[in-house]
Amino acid sequence: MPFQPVDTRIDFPAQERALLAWWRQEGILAKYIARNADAPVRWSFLDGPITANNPMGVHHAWGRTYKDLFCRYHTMLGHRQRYQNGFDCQGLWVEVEVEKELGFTSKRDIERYGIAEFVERCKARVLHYAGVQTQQSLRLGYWMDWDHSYYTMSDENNYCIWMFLKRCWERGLIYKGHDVMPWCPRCSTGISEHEIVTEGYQEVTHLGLWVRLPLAGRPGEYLLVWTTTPWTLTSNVAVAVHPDLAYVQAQQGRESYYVVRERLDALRGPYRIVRELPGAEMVGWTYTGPFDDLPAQQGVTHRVVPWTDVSAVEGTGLVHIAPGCGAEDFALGKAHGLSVLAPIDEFGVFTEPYGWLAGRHVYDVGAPIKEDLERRGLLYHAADYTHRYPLCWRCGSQLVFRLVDEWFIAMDPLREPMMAIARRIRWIPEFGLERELDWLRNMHDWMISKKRYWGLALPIWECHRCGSFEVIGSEHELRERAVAGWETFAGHTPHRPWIDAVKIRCSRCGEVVSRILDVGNPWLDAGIVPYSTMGYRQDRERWREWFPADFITEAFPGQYRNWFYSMLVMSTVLENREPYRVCLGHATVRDERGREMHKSWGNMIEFNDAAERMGADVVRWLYAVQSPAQNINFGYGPGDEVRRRFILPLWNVYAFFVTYANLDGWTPGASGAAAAPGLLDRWIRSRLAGLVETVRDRLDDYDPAGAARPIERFVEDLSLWYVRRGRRRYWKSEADADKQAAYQTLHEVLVTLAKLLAPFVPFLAEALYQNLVRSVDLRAPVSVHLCDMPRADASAIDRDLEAATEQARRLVSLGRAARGEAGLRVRQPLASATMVDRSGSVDRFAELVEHVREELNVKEIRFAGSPAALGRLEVRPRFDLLGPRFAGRLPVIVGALREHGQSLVERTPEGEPYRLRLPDGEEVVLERSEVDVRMHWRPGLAGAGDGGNWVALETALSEDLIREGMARELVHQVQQMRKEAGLAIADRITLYYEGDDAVADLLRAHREYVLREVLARDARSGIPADDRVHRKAVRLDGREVRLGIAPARTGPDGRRR
RNA sequence: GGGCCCUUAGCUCAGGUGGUGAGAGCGCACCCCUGAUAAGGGUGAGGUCCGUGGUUCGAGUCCACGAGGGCCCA
Repeated sequence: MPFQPVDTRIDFPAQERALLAWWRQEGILAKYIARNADAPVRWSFLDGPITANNPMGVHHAWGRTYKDLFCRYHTMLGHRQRYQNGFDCQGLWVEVEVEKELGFTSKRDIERYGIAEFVERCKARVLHYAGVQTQQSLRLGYWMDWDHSYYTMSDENNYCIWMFLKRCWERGLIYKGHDVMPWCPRCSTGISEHEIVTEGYQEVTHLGLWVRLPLAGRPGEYLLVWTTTPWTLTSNVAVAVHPDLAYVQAQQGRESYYVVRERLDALRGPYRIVRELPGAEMVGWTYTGPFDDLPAQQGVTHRVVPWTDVSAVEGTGLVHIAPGCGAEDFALGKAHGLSVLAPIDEFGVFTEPYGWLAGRHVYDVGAPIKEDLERRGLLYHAADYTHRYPLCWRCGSQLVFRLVDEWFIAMDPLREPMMAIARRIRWIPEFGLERELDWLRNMHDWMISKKRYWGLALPIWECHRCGSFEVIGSEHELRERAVAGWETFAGHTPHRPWIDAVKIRCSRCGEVVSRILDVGNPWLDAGIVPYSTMGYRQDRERWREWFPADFITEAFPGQYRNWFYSMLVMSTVLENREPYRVCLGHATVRDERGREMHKSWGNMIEFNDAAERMGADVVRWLYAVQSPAQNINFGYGPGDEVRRRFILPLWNVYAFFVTYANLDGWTPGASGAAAAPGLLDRWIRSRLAGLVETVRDRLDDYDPAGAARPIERFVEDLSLWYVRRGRRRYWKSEADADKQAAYQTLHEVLVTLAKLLAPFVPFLAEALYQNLVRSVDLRAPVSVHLCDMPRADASAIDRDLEAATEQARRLVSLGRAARGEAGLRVRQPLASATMVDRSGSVDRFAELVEHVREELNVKEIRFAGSPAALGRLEVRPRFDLLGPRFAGRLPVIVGALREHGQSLVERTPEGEPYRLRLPDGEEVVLERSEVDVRMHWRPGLAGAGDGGNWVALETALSEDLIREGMARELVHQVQQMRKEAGLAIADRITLYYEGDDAVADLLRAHREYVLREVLARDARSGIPADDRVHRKAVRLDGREVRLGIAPARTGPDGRRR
């Protein structure tokens, strides 16, 4: 047998595992990497680093499917590539996981443990998961040069960022600023907004205070403010009002209070409204703060400022502002030049300038502050208040907002150049450009520092004597500048704590200075890779060869302001050029019902489970056919659908080919009869050539779905028409030119398909290729992944034939509809079918007509130019539409339609409205939508129609036709029995029967046919009592017939005839 | 508050540059075929293409406004 037999009950994941082993054993991946090493044309893919912190998830497989798909495609096009995967290594996420491993709850735990040991642990974790992800990627069939992945923690990556930061510093873009951020006093660390949003707010009860603030120069008048964070009152510097809201002054006894009118209910007890005024009128008023006697508050002027975000929904409509204690407050303070008071240290303890509060913890001052305000007559009212409040997602502590020193890159000078560069990039989906530009228009200065341990050591040395700072641009520069600590650092990676030992001399004042202790924002790590991984610092020529990248692809949620962005920033500063030419973004992975995937919801799918249960090819195909702009509903249900709808039909066609090729001993290229391609062959070759063209065109345009969907359609056509219609060509015993053409064509189609599919479903493609090509041709490339991408044979394209075939199939389905309508099953032959083919194309191909005839099981096909001969056409007015239009004249129109409808339909060209002449000579124009055309089939016909195509079947059955129908039924039943008896396809049988004369009759009339179809050597009346006889009672045309089959001796050629 | 995206059958979604009758898969109902067979196919029911205006000979498609949903940024 030339080909390995193919199991139609294949276990695809098992096959994938076997192929993985085979690829490894044969070193195919290395051959693939080396394939184009010397090719003149290069294609530069740049991998966005995957965070090497946990096993990879199914959502990572989406991007990786794209990455692999395009790399493989360009490999098959013969382009030289780098095949470099990247791992993202540094950052808080890794720290958090390591802290969990070690059971730490705060930064103090880390410092106690030792930063060096902690950092080593982080490195080790990253290396571990890089290994896990590498194995998982291989399981996905993702082919990269895995021995040469880049790591963002590498010295080169870090020093490259130093170079970038120094360039920024030289341009005056680096500065130290402040930020107010959510802070966990217990962990002593900032928590990003993102972390809060994803993990947690909870209902918390706080002490709410209404505080009255005496207005300057307005005795007895107070601003009334409300807060649920009493500790922030210590740092109050302003009160905000909405300039457009209506406020009132309300008198209570000798005092009067200002509140927004809608919140008069904040007042306790009776009041009298003195006057009403817009908030704008209050702007600029000054007042005595709640804690003006604290040292920190000395010299601060408290005033009323406008703020359009003030709401009248809760509180008093007057908002207490402490820029050192809240993010919005800080922003507002910046806008109005307010003082910024920072009351607490990193542990949440009040600092020295806060007098009696100094040394107390922020969690413990609520009650004392209330009492103090009460004593000083500033407390108006107090009541508990329950609201949703952010908690630390690691330890559950309540977060506070805290002012911190941070380092920034000024973005204003870069905004315009970056926008110009963004416009030079092709964004897919196209809205990517708008999103990126929107972000660039609104971006703030980039905060690059983080007060942590495991990350880029920011190369900033700050002098505490003269206040200046310097940025070091490389390891060599640092070595030259080092005045102490070099020996401690030498031999280590440029990370904390080792780098912290190195001191330099302040070039302004000569002081020995240390590096700031902050680490860098991880997007610096990823943003530099177009430089660090392509040899920018070592070999500018090599770098120019690969830069800019031709292609990047990542999930877009977030990346417009993260990776896509950070690369733009860094490339704008370094070279003022686009770092990538095409950016393909894809959306988010949901579960199969469209819900977000969450571990806690139990709808998360682990990558390894997906690969083992549905198979990597199915995972990849699901992603490949998906529109990248749209969230994907991923799951085992959709996976099963892909298997059933696409993979299995393809596999079955392949199995069909192998089964019969083996029976015939057919091999490609072997001498035999000259092939005589028939209509089906020409048709499928035309379709194939078109497919190759489409796939190449779509992949050249970075449109995977646009390539994959036509492949699905092609496989459907191949299975449902080419093979279905051509089956008998393979069954027949003559090894003639037609059969030769059938094998040749199907083989070529499958081999071409395997190559086209190789970038999409590398396992399936390899399985097909190995058996269809390598098993018979050892000179062929050893793997499908070392083959060239097929080229379209333009000469094979025959649009007329494709259109006619499509039309023929439409007529077939009309005929089937007609059979269904008339209750005539396809097994019953009919005398004739008459069709009106709107396109007129089908009967130009006699062979096509023959296919239609066989599909419909009729003796004769006739074409008619008009449906008129098939029955009476009735044009029925749509009363619902014509009624409103013609009202009273409708009866006249209906009458005219009844009379002239038939001729009207016959003479009106397709697509044109009906022009109906009324008895009074007037002509009315009826839209086609305004009438329904119904056929009243001539007696003896059953038919169906559709937009100008009509198919009518002759329903009368002659004795001969009935007998023939029974013969086909008999064949069908015997085939069932063959299967039940477990016979092989080519096994011969003897057929036995018992029943009335009708059976004997039909066996007389159709003996040859029946015997041939069921591979029977003989048909005998009477069923012997023998164990080897498989027996069954069936009904033929209402008559009971008993059948038996028994194996006959195998024929000399062992094949079906 | 700003930007972007989405809204087509019960569900999930296709529908480049506007062009006859609006599609697929799943689900449902009925039926058929079958040595590719633990599959497959057909037919049918089911649509105000979110709404309102506009441009046009012609709009699911373009424009404006509005409604609902989502993402991002404030």
